[in-house]
Amino acid sequence: MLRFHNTLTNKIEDFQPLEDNKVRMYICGPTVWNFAHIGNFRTFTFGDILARYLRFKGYELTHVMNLTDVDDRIINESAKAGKTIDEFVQPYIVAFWEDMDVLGNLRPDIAPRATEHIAEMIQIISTLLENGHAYESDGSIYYRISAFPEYGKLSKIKFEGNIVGGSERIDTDKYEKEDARDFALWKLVDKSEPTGWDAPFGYGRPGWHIECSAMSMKYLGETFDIHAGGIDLQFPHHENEIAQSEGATGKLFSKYWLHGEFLKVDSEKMSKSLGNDFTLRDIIGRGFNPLAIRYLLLSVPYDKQLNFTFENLKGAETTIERLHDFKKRLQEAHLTDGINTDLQEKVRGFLNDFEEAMDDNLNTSVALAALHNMVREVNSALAGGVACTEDRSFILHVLDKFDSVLGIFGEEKSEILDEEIEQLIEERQEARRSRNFARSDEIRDELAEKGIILEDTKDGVRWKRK
RNA sequence: GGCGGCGUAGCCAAGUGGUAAGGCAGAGGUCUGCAAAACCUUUAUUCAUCGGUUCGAUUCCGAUCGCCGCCUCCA
Repeated sequence: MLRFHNTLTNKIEDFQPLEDNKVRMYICGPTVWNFAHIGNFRTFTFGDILARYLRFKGYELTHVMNLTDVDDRIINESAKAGKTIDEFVQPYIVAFWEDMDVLGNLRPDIAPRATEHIAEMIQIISTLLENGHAYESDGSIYYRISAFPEYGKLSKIKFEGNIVGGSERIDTDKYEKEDARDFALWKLVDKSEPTGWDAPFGYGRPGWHIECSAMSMKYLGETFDIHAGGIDLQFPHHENEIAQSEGATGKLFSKYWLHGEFLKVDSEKMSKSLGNDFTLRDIIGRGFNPLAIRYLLLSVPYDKQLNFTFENLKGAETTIERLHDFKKRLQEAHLTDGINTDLQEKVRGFLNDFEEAMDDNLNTSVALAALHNMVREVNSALAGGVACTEDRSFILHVLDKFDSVLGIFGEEKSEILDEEIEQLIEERQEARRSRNFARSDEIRDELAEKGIILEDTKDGVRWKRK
């Protein structure tokens, strides 16, 4: 039984979709004002694992992830660059999907952009104005938190303590609001400014939170199953989404809320000032295998902080190599016909362990341990010559099951050998047969310099690109 | 000031009221012409510290120290 840590109730709950076998899920996507960094991708990789596992469990999933393509930063930066926001944002959207592909994150079914859903936002704001959950002040529209008694149910924030302790941070004079906590739904903008939309309540642009209410409900309905995102979005973003959506519909917004924890770098918070806010591109530029990055991101459960270090990334790279070697070895092994039921039983057990771990709030640490246990067991059987042809197809099938969730094995690489390399390997074999080891080692070194690693096995010479 | 999380071997970490998964690194061995890969063995009497509850605690409670986060843009 699949269980999630629901941050709405702060409990581990059995997962029960609202409707039969269908699951409707919304994940807060990136603000496309820059290249996304490794911390962003931890959250998006968590979202991907969640989506993949729901499908593994046989659910019919609709997965929506938005792109925030309008906010203060984007407006300012695009103005600075002398571009429209659309021109400014476009390259970052392209880069984002490239990065997602490289990391092995599957595309969501629907990836709506905020600027293409202004009409839906205006609709919700109008409803909120009509039913008293919003008010106009100085031309802008604000959400009236006092009209939504459940405000705070997601983040469990007690405002009494905050307003006393944090009062210095809330500049109450800056806005004409009824209550310092009230937030903007629609910001009045001067007609002369390029970024704005006409609305019944005036030319302006949407507040940050309304876009997610509008896009999630448009594609998933007024009530849906799962809403996920980074922990830092819990307050105020998600709290405000609930207020807007439930204030407008009077219905439960999302049944389950899942929040991904932060990624730290060298045990410190990621930040511009520390210079440790690496983009995916930075890390790949240092020569690291993207799948090793993915492995590292999965090595700690999503709801725990993860400490990113280059030392561990190197370790992850070794691990990924071992896993890829394993698959190749299994595919290429010379096996005898037949079946080893004992081995298959064990492999089935590891798949069970894997599923149990994932059922437990997506415990990827334990799930990966199951994979490693299987690899060791099968490697051992291979080395001992007790694996048979029927076992191979079964194990490869199980491996595919694992990887349909983990996505760490990547695409099959084409195995086209240069004529020259092929000839060198043959020449080396010739030298070895005549016990001319000086020459054979020379060839091995030569190939190593070209990034070709040779391994002599009982089934012949294996090679791989480094 | 309010609220929450974490502290487990050299490193990253899982985990449970009954005696510590997995990965990386290290050591020894098997295999090999030598390697590499793989396999086997090995690496925490101990889970920040100090108290308490318990037949028994790393796991529950309290205190202390340290780290991180939210309350403000942020995945």
